[in-house]
Amino acid sequence: MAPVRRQTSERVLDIAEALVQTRGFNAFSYADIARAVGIRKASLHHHFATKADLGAALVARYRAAFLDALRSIEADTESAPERLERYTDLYGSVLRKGRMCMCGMLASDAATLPKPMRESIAGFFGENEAWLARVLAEGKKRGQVEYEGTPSSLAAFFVSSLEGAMLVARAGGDPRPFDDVVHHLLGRVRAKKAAPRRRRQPQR
Amino acid sequence: MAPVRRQTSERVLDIAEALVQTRGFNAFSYADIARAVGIRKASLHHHFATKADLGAALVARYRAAFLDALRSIEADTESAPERLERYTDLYGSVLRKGRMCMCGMLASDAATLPKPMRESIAGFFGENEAWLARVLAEGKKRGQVEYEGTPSSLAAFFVSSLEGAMLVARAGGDPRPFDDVVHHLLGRVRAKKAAPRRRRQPQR
DNA sequence: GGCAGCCTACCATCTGGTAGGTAGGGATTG
DNA sequence: CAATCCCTACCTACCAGATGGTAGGCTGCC
Repeated sequence: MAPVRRQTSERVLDIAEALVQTRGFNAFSYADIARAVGIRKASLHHHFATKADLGAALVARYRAAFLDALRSIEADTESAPERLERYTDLYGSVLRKGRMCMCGMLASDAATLPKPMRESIAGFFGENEAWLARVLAEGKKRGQVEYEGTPSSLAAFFVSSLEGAMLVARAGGDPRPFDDVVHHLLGRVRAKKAAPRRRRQPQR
Repeated sequence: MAPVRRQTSERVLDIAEALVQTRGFNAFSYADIARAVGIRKASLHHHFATKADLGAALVARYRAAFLDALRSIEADTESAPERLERYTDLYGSVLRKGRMCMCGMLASDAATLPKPMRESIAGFFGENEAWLARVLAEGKKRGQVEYEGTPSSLAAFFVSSLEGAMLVARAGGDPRPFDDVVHHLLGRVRAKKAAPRRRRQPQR
């Protein structure tokens, strides 16, 4: 039969990704995935020989998808504030699905993961910070945003705060605090001289 | 008679705490603890009947110790900026031990934990935010700190950013980015009119 | 004598992983 | 054209080791 339905290995990755994002790498098993996909455990090993292989594929795909999303943001708008807001939306939409950023989740499991995975996770954060740093530097040059300190340290600040906000918001079971953090973060770089975007957000 | 050696159950908690902070709740076993303490696995169940019980005791002790530390900070200084810096030091010293905040780590495992633990973890974050909010409100009243937005939303921002900074710093294996985040965070509330505080400013 | 604190021995269940086999489709070859 | 071959994708059956947890017994102190 022609491959009418999604490639099995893609479905495996989809399910594994959801499991990592909600439970963590050490809190799901091949049996869990097999059940969800509808094949036997042994067949999983045909697609991903070991759990480490599965993990590596998972991170690689996630990184690529994230980079795509970043490119798409840059293509859509040249406004730094808008780019930053779109960036925070990336995190927000994950949180609204009841999930944690996959690499944030894996970061907490890092000590138990094989080295290739750890390096790829660090790579994810590096890419994110590099992208943000570029957006921040460009935005400053154009007078779209204002801030003190280096673009790269502020970029790291963004990533850390967003990851932490997801973590804490999930622990409380309430996504609203996340939006507060986003608000503080974006307010931090808003150019004051520009149009009077007074936008005093309702403080709930 | 003074107990010559630490109570076994305290040693168990110490070791379990370190394991949670470095590996997560699902990545260590009773066997790991037993080996480290030097007793048999079955004896552990004498102190903590189930792993859930151990987890609950762990969080309870951690919360209490943290509250003690906060009280101690308030007793030591009345300066809001100093209090905030001392607060960030609490996190920094954990990170320098190669550990993650225990409740941050547990937050990522939350979906797999028994409800009492989850609630206690949320309680930890609530207490932290409440303390910070109080310090921030008081500090503003005294003109020691300046900021926009409500104290409680800024408090949540502090907690989120610090937790995230630990998470990301640990993933990269380098604690320096954490200090950057602390710097940004403290800079955000520094009163501009007040005397020039000579804090470290190297931007690495 | 009771009990805290420890022990040995054992349990069912789950873990990631392996061995070896079957079904079917597409290409290669006589 | 058909027979063969190979490969992908799946299967059943199994494995050793780890998991959290239990049953029941010993010892030494108040």
